[in-house]
Amino acid sequence: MPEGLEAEIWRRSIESLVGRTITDVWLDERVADPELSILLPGERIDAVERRGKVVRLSIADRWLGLHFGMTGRVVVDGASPIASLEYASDRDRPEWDRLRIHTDTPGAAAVPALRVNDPRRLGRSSLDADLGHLGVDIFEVTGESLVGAVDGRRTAIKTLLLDQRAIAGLGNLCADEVLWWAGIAPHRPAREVGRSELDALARAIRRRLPIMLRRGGSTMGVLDPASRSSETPCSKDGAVLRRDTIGGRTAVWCAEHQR
DNA sequence: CCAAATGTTTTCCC
DNA sequence: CGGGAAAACATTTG
Repeated sequence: MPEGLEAEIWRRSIESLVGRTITDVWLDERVADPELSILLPGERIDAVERRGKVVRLSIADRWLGLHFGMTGRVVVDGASPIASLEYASDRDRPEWDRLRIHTDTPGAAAVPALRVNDPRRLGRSSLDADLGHLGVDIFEVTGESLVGAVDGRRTAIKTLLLDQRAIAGLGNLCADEVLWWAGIAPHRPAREVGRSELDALARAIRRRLPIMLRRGGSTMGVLDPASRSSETPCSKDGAVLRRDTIGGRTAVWCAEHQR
């Protein structure tokens, strides 16, 4: 589920916790830094920000970083900012909780202010993680920055888009989506994608991501999960969408208008 | 039973 | 060093 768009939705939701004081912390030591349970209680949540797919909370001049892997999700004050679109009811079993933070919320002490729920345990909750390797954020991409990200790389353009050091926040769904809008085939070597095409790609990122964000996240594009999982005609030209493995991930694309 | 799944990270190889 | 493929992580879903 979580790409940069989901992280942004959760960041906005977690923002409602700013100013509260943490009263209690429970965590799964396998995927959350045990130091958190010593450090956080008694401290105030000062700010929340997002970098690529990472959401981080400023607490006592330290950073609590949340990375969600493939199946992590966030519940704030008992409510899911992202309604479960793909999966049914039991996507939120308590035994999948990896981090629970209680705050001094008046009248709602029983419900954790923040829960990270992650069945597959591929996400991590960490302290002061170094995010220096991250490339330009998805909401700040320009044609110029894509030229810098490509930097002569031979790897497939889609693989480059998924490389968080090049662009921070794109995941498998959004990468396919923006390539579809820009009319660029995913397997093309990055260095062979021309400047005008990179500009088109930057435009697709700038225009489409805010729309998908407003609609609810990375599953709300033209290449939604339904059209990814079956033989679906391209909504632009009717050609049957192709599914290929590129860089170890499934790429869905239209060989008719993506060249 | 088998394959695939929205994400990294590491390892091995050319 | 660049890059690619594959495996590992862990669990659910179709």
